[in-house]
Amino acid sequence: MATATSSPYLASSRILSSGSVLHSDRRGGMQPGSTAVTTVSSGYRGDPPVKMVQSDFMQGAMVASNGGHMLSHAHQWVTSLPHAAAAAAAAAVAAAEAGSPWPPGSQAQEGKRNAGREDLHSGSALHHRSAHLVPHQTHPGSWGSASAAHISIAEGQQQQQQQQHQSLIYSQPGGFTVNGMLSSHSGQSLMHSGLVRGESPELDHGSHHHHHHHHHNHHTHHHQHHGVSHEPHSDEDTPTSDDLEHFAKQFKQRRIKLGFTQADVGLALGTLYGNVFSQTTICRFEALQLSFKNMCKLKPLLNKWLEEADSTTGSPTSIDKIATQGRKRKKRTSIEVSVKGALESHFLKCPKPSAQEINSLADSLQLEKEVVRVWFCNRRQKEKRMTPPGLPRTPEDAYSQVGSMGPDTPSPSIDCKRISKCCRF
DNA sequence: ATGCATGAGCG
DNA sequence: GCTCATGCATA
Repeated sequence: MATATSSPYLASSRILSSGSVLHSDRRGGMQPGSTAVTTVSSGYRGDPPVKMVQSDFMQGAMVASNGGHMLSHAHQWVTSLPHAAAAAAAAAVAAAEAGSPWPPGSQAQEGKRNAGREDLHSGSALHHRSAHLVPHQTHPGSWGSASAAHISIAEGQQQQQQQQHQSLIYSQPGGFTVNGMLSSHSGQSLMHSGLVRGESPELDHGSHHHHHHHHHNHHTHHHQHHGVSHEPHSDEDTPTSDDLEHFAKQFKQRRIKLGFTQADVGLALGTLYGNVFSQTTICRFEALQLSFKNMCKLKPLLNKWLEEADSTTGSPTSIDKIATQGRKRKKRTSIEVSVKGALESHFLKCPKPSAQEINSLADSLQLEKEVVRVWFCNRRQKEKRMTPPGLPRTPEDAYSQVGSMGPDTPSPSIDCKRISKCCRF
């Protein structure tokens, strides 16, 4: 009510900040240990009220009860730079295939020895340039690579992949020099590539566990008939998951060797092809945490970048950063561990709670409904990435990122399909 | 490297 | 509403 829930953020240019700068950020007056962490919620979209605190669902009740006031401050999702204008406008992307999301059966884990930071040898210098390029094309459809065992699980009912046709239209702007990075036009160039940050040049690992148990299932359909209009040369076919995996690894290695950060690459891609990507995306690509389709889409771009970068070895490479557009986002809500645990539990019981369930849950946890909804959405996505369709979910299977995630093991899971109302407490 | 978030496009 | 692709903000 009231409140204009709709006025999200237009952003664009607002510098003013008048008013309110207020307190630092979250938790201003709560006692430590208290449970809440949610940050301010002003009203961005649908829930204006302040929500705060709470510990587990049910909460003890007394704990919270602040009434709601805490930090008030109005809205402020951090504004970023006002100017910037339009950077990358394109963004359209529409893919077209739609065939199969991840290959059924996938599990790229087989080859994932150590994911995360994989090994990168440190220091080795044998990278040959040009070793990439269309290895061979197999049909897309298998992240898991070729092994094919076929264990269908079936009930997964994954029919997702509906749309996502976002395209692969990476057309080239037709103007930039070829190297997005070394173009050094004149204006800006912050070179910071090189030593800015090392990803992890060290090698460590020595431990990796890979178990193989692949399951594979049916493959989906995906036909790529080209012949449409162009498809000029060869190249670009749909890679197999194995290819992708390999490519990703190599990509990372070379990228690091060349001294580029993931962010650098993302920007360079924008300069080169008009599609800018963030560090996050590059990171996910390297870690194979994207959908099969998405991986396929990005591979060619990264491949090109690699070629370029590789040929310009030794150059200063400077890329500039384009100012980020100013968009206000709701501040990231930090969900407390206990609350997270509660959400997890529910997720295991029912990955797709109905709206009503979400509501109750939100209420119990004292979180905004949106937050809960989004949490589930993200959780499902994550689950999907980690356990491709149909996998009987082997917890350990998911790649373990050395040292990074820990408390996560998705437990096996039971799925309660059927939304309707499953269990409630 | 990841968690939470936004948004497009399809029901 | 969901899924999917992406990314800002963070840990």
